[in-house]
Amino acid sequence: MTVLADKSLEPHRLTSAQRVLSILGVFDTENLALSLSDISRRTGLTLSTTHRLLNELLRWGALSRHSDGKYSIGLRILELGTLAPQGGQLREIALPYLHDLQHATRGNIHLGVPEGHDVIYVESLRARDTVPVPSRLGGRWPMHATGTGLVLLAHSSQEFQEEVLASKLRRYTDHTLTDPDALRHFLAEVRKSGVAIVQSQLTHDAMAVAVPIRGPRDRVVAAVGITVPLGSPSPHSLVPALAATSRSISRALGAPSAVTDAGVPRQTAHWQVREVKYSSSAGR
Amino acid sequence: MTVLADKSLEPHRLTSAQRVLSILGVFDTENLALSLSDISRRTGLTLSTTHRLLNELLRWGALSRHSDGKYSIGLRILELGTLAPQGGQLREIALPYLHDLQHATRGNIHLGVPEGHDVIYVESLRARDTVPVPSRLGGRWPMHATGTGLVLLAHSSQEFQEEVLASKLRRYTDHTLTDPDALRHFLAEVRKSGVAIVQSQLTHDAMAVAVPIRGPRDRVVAAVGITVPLGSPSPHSLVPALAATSRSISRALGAPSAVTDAGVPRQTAHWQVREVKYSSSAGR
DNA sequence: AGCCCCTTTTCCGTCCAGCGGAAGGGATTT
DNA sequence: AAATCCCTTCCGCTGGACGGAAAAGGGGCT
Repeated sequence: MTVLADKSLEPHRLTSAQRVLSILGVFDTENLALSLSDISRRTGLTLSTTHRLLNELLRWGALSRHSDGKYSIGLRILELGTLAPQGGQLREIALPYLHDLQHATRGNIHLGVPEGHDVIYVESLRARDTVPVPSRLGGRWPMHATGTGLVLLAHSSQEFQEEVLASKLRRYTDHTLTDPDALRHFLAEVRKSGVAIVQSQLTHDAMAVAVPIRGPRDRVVAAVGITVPLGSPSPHSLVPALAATSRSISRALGAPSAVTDAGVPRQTAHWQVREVKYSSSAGR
Repeated sequence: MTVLADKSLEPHRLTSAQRVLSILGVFDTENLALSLSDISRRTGLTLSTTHRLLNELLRWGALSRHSDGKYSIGLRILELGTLAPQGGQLREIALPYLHDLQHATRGNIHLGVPEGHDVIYVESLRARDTVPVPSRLGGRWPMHATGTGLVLLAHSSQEFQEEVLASKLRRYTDHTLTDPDALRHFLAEVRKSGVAIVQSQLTHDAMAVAVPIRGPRDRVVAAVGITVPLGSPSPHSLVPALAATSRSISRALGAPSAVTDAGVPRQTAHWQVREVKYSSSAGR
C-alpha cells in the first residue's frame, strides 16, 4: 500500500468537479465495490467530503450501495455510457454484422475504438469453445498490444503515432511488439495491406486478425478483430469475412468508399471526435 | 424527470456535485450531442459555469467533443458503466447462456434489472428477422409495460409494488396493463406460475415471455425475456428454454435453489442492492 | 461588403457553499 | 473493558466556484 499522501507541499488543489470525478475514478475491474473509507483513502479526500459526495452520487444514481455498505458504480452510468456515439451508437449499428461474422467464423469478435493511447472494446462477442481472451466489453488495452489497436494506430495521424511509439510500451508476452522501429515497419504494412495479423501480443495462446472500419469522411473510426487459438488453420482465411463485415459496417456509417450502389444515404451522425488540445502543463 | 426548470422563485440551489451531474443528465437518446449553450439552457446553469464544467468533464474523459463543437458522452463513461455489478458483471456471466437461448428460439432476448420504478436492459440481443422492438442495451422502461419489468415487479416487496401501482402508469398501447387491480391479479399469477406472458404492452405487434433470475440468497436480481412477433405459434413453447436459461444463469450467480449437483460454488459477489432511504424532504 | 444575431471563450470581484476538523455512535476484535 | 475500526453528523471558516460582462469568433441575410 503505497498510498502515502504526499502532503509535502501539495495540499490537494482540486476543483469540486474533480473531486466528484476522482470518486468515480477509483472504481476499476479490481475494485468493483469499495467502502467509504476505502474511497476516502484512495482519492485523498477527507472522510466528510467523501461521505457527502457519495450521498449525492448515490441519490443521482451514479453509484449504488450494497447490503454490506460498500459502493459500486450504478446503473445510471451504464445507461449513460450507451449514449456515447462511438460506443453504444456504433455498437447498435454494428452488432448484427458482428453476429453474422461470429456465426461464420466462430472466433472471438471485438469492436474497438480509440481513446487516448488505448483501444476500448465497444463490443466483445466471445465464442464458447475457443481460447478465453482477456477482453471485456468496455475493456481498455494499449493500442500496440492488440490487433484492433494496431489497426487504429496505423491509421492515426503521424504525430499521434510517434507520440505513442515514444511512450513506454508495455510488454505483455515476449512476442509483444515494443520496438519502435519494428512497429513503424509493421504499421506501414498494415496501411498497405489493409489488415493486421499478429500473434500472442497480449496472451501466449492467441492470434488476432483485424481490419479498419470507416465512417463519414472515410476516416477510420473503429476496427473489427477476430481472435482465434494460436495454431488455427489459416488466419488469412478469415480476412475475406472480416473485410466484408468491415465494409458493411462502414457503409452503414456512411463511408463514401463503401457506398457502391444507390443505397439510402444513412444519416451521418457526429463521428470523428476532434482531438482536443489542452494546455497539458500549466495548471489552468 | 422533473426537468422543467421552476424559475418562479427558486434561484437554483444546487450543490456543485449536482451541477456536474445535471450536465451529464441532459444527454439522452434524443440528445446525443449538444452544444455549450444547449447544455447551459437545459441545465439552467450560467454559460460560464457550464463552460468551465464542460472542460473539466472533457479533460477527464466523461465527455467528448466533436468537430462541430458539440459535446457527447465519452467513452470513459461507457467503460465505467461496465463496472456496475448489476450491469456489466451480470451481463458477463449471462451472455453465453443468452446466446444459446437466442440460437434456440430466434427471438429478441432481453436481460433486465430493476432501477427505481423502471427496468434497465443490461443486454439486448436482437434477432435479424423479427419485429423490431424498441429496446436498446441500456434502455430504460417502466416496469408495468414490459415482460421483464412485470416479472421483477412481481418479485419485489409488497410496499414497493404498491408504490409503483400508485404511481402514474403510462399507457403505451390499448393493451398496456394500467389498472392497479388487474395488475395485482396479474402479478399474483406471475408469482404462482413463475412466468409472465404479455401481449402488446409497449408496441402493438409483439408479445413477450419473461422469467426471473435469482442470485445469492435466492433473491430475484434480474429477469430474462423473449419478445416475438404477435401471432407467433405458441409463446408457451418458449417457456422451457427460458426456464433452462434462467436456471443456468441463476446457478452461475450462486442461487441456492438452482444448485443441484456438486458444482463449483461460484464466488458470490455483491448482489442485492440495498434500498437506501433518504430524508426525501427537507433539503437540509 | 457590412450588418445582425448567436455561440463560444476569457476575465475578475464577490460571497456563500463546500470544506475539513472533531466528536459521537456502532460494530468487531484483542 | 479497552482499543480499533468504520460510518455519520455537526459547525465555523475560508478560498474557490459562481455569474455578470465583454471580447472574440461565425454564419447567414440584405
